[in-house]
Amino acid sequence: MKTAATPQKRRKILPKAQRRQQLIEATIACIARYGLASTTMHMVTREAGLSVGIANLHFETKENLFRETLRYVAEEYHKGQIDIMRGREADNLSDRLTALLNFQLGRGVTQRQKMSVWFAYYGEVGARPVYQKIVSAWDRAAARELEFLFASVIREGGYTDIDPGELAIGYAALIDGLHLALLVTPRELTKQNAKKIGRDFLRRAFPNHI
Amino acid sequence: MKTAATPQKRRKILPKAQRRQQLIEATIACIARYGLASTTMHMVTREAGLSVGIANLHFETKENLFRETLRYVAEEYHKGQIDIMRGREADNLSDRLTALLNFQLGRGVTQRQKMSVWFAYYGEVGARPVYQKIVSAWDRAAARELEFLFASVIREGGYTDIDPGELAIGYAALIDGLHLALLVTPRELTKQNAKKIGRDFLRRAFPNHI
DNA sequence: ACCTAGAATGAATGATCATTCATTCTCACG
DNA sequence: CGTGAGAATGAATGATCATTCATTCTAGGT
Repeated sequence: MKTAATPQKRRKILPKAQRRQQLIEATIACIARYGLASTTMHMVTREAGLSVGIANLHFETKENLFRETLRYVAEEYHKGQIDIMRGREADNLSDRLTALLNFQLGRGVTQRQKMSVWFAYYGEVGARPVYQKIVSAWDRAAARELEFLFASVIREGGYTDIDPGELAIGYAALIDGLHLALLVTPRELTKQNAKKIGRDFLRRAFPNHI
Repeated sequence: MKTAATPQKRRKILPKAQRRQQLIEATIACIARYGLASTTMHMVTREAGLSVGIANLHFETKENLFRETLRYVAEEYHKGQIDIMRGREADNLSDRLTALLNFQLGRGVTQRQKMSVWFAYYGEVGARPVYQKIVSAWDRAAARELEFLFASVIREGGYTDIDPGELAIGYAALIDGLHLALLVTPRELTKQNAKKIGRDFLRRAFPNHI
């Protein structure tokens, strides 16, 4: 006899790529909710509405799944940044700076979920060389692009005494720090305020542009 | 028959407080080396040169030990900062700013080990309310002190158009971000450079002081 | 020198979890 | 329609780990 309430979930077959994506998203949700340390394969597969074995089928090991999840999150964030900095949309440098700030502290990126995941991995970077490699590769790429953008701004504005590379590291650090503050002490800092702080940083460096 | 090489480690009895400290330090070392996720009680007690049961004797549970370790690290960092900002040593405001920066990016604090631990916990903050409480309590205390210091500098320098609270959040975020960069991409950033970047931030805000 | 409170030990226990794989089920293709 | 390639399942397995506690040992008090 079947229990009436059970809604008979029919087994669905989907292409590999789609399942992988689904599992990565479930992993993000679990890490945000339970932390990197206590996220289990059962949690991830339950979150995805699938069976335990599926994870092994598509990712071999937990380690692989976690690594691919980091790759996904890192790529999403840094690619978004880089696209804006290359400036297909805004030719105007001031607008490009503003767009970058809006992206970095805007809806998509600073969702608590994403931030949690981001810093969960940062926390393990000291212990796992693989994570370090993934993150630092993207970091370097974004840093180079930012330095290039700042160099253009410096040239256009005729600013003296500013090293674009150093300013880029400083700005990137500020944004990371603001993300951290939004995560750890959300009561003390709104996204609006974080944006204003980022904008003030840029204004002090590039007063003619912001 | 005894193996000749075994050096007969004699059991030593010490006061509770001392053993607790010893275990906390071993925990720091293990978290830095292996990460928060994969640090086990066996690792910690072996690192301390003691038996497994000792951890239960002094801390009841692993959770307790980890919580106390976070308390210790957070206190060490924030108390150091606050002491400098209150300025028992330097009455001069410029010197106090410089001393603060030197402390924040100096030997003690930015040792890889300590940074690793710091961010390992940050990574779990999203999932563990207890960690969030510990960290955010200290963060708030330090933020208030920094705001007060900046307000004094603003008054003394006659700077206009600067909100000390916002600048304090920005500066704290910058320092956190620099720590992160030192941890994740040490190749791209020396401590010297990080200090210069912090100093430039202060100089742009307080040109008459730095 | 002896005694004992309680500090320290570590083998044993039970819980949790990643991973496996025999079996079931789907659907694209003939 | 049938069929088989391979996608999906989940009970079973074995490994790892936190925690327990009966026992051993130490050192300060007498």
